[in-house]
Amino acid sequence: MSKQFKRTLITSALPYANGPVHIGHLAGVYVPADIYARYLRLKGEEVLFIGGSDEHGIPITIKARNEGVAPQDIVDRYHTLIKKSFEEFGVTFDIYSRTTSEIHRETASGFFRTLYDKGEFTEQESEQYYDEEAEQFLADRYITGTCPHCGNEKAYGDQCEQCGTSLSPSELIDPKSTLSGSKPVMRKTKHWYLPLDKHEAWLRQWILEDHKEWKTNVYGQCKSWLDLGLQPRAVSRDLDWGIPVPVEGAEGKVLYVWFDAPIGYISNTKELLPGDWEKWWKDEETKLVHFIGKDNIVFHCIVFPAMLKAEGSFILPENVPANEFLNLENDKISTSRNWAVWLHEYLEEFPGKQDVLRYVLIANAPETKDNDFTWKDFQARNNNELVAVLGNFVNRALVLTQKYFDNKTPALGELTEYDRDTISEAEKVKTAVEYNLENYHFREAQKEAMNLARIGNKYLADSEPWKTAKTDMERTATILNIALQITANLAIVIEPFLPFSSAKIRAFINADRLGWNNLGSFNLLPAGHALGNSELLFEKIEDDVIEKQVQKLLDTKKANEAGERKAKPVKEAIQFDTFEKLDIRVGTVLECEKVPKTDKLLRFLLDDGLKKRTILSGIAAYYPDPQELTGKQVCFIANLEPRKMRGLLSEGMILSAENTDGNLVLVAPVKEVQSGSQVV
RNA sequence: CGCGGAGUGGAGCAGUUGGUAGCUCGUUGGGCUCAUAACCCAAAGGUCACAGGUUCGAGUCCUGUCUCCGCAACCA
Repeated sequence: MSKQFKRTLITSALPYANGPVHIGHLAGVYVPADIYARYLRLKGEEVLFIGGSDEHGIPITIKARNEGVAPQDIVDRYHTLIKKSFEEFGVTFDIYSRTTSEIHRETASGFFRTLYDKGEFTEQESEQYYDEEAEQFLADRYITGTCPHCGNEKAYGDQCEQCGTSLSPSELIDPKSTLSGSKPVMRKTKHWYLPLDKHEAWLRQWILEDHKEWKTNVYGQCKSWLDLGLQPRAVSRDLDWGIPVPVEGAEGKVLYVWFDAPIGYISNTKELLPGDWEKWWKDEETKLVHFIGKDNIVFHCIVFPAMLKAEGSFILPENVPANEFLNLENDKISTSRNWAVWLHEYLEEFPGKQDVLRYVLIANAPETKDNDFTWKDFQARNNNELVAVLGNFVNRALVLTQKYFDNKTPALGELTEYDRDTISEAEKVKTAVEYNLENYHFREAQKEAMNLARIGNKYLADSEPWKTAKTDMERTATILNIALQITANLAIVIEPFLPFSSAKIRAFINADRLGWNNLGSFNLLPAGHALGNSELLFEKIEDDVIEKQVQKLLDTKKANEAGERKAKPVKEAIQFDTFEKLDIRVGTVLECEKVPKTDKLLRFLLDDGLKKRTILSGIAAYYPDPQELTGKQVCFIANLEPRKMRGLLSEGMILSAENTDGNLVLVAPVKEVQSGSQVV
């Protein structure tokens, strides 16, 4: 921790190029990383800040197929959009490239080959579905078939979207390839695995002993993984979108996206500095810091370090300051439900207000737990903090100078004790901000920076230059000189957080950009220095603007619900004898209780007319008091093959009606009948 | 007893190696008027989830319990 480094390499998680970026991305990863990078640069340190789009993987191929375009079209579209959003928000990547670049292809391929040649992989054969017409292996998502659980004929190989069950392709009844429509066959395929278990010993030492200073969420997650025991992980996939596995006999196989993506950090560095990249990745005096979200902890703390170590010549990350997630108005941010504030939309609706969003997201950053973004909070922080504290102070200092000193910096006279106290308070800000930034406490650091504006407001209120102006211009000059020096200091201290506003202040006071080391100095503006034109730094955000945003979200919610409330389309017609195969009966509930340690399962004991029968049903959420069901009659499928769940055998399926709002209601006969009566 | 995170004044959060609680916003009262009705001062408001334990002393360490969030499991 106390280790001294010569330079810092900052990486931020590569956003996946199948959609635009939203406030969650910004709050969790990119603004913190940008603040850190800007801060170090201002200090004059050697810094490199790497970003880029992650453009391989199955979801992109699926999206492309759905839209009838090539995967490259999808990634081109989102790469451009994402890159532009970052630029507009002032995220100062030294390079923002992409994993479909030629140099990345070479780098990732070479990396794999090095590990392969060193014998760092193991090989394993397994059976997988293969489409003989399309001549390729099928990813889980490329296979559809009938769900063995709910009978949905359009279940995917990894999940049935109707009943939500996770599946494996071999479970599907009557599987079909979505590529050709043909019936896939099982075929042997070979894959390479990174044996993480072999790396466990040094990983334990490195993380659990040598990096106790990592954030608790990061450390805890790693510890949990290590304690469970690491398993080998496949590094290749049968797919045609990605980087080919550079090994003889590996036709049609590509690097698995998690293996490919982090190498993007390296290739992007290479792309930027073809002759000089190695010192950033292979010199012990480089401090490597990965900024990520909590979903990426295991890859950046365990998998990627294992890859780097296996390769042999790379350094390992010094810290991985992962953040938790940001919610939006009490709900999880969701791309598919359109529950998000998209950066490109924000920029259209709040032009020129990048800093406001940056400020709010950091003030409320999910550093220790999931946090919530609300528009009301956004408005309050803008109006009560940015406008009232920061903008207002700067405006006061400038307006007073215009009024009394012709917009020129007045000369500093004799200092009172109170002046000195104020100056020393202001000097402390530097240390506080530095301490917090160096420990990745961005929220606290920003608050400390804002504190300088508070000091300024207090100073003006206490020294009352508008009163002294009536009697003592020399004193007034001193006061305003100090106020202007504080303003100049503000331009420096807020630059990492609010770069656009920092630039505005510099224009107001007609000053050049100053390095971090000038922070705390009180002769930044010499006497007689002419100031520039000023305007308001921030403006109030009125209620109607906020209401509009809230309404937009409510509309989204309504639209989502409306979509879900439509009755589902009727399934494909079946023959009468298919129906006849079902044996639906009425049973009487003898006992009903929640299965311990499950969220959804109720255990029913039914009198089915012949015997007692146990059936499990996932409806616990809709019947909080299951005992009430005792004595009620329900319908169930009597001849469904029994299935084990959570160690209990379920003999059949109890019928429920799914309301269009998603609620499940048990189906029962209108009048009581004999237990075991058949439904015909 | 699956794993991890979190439970601190109305809201959002700090509390580093243990020494009886801080910050921002909000509320109330007062002051000021240079300023975007902004600013400054003051006050009210917390049994630091709960119960034990270690200690001269615990929000801070240990044990147990409860609640919330995420993951995993699970929805025939």
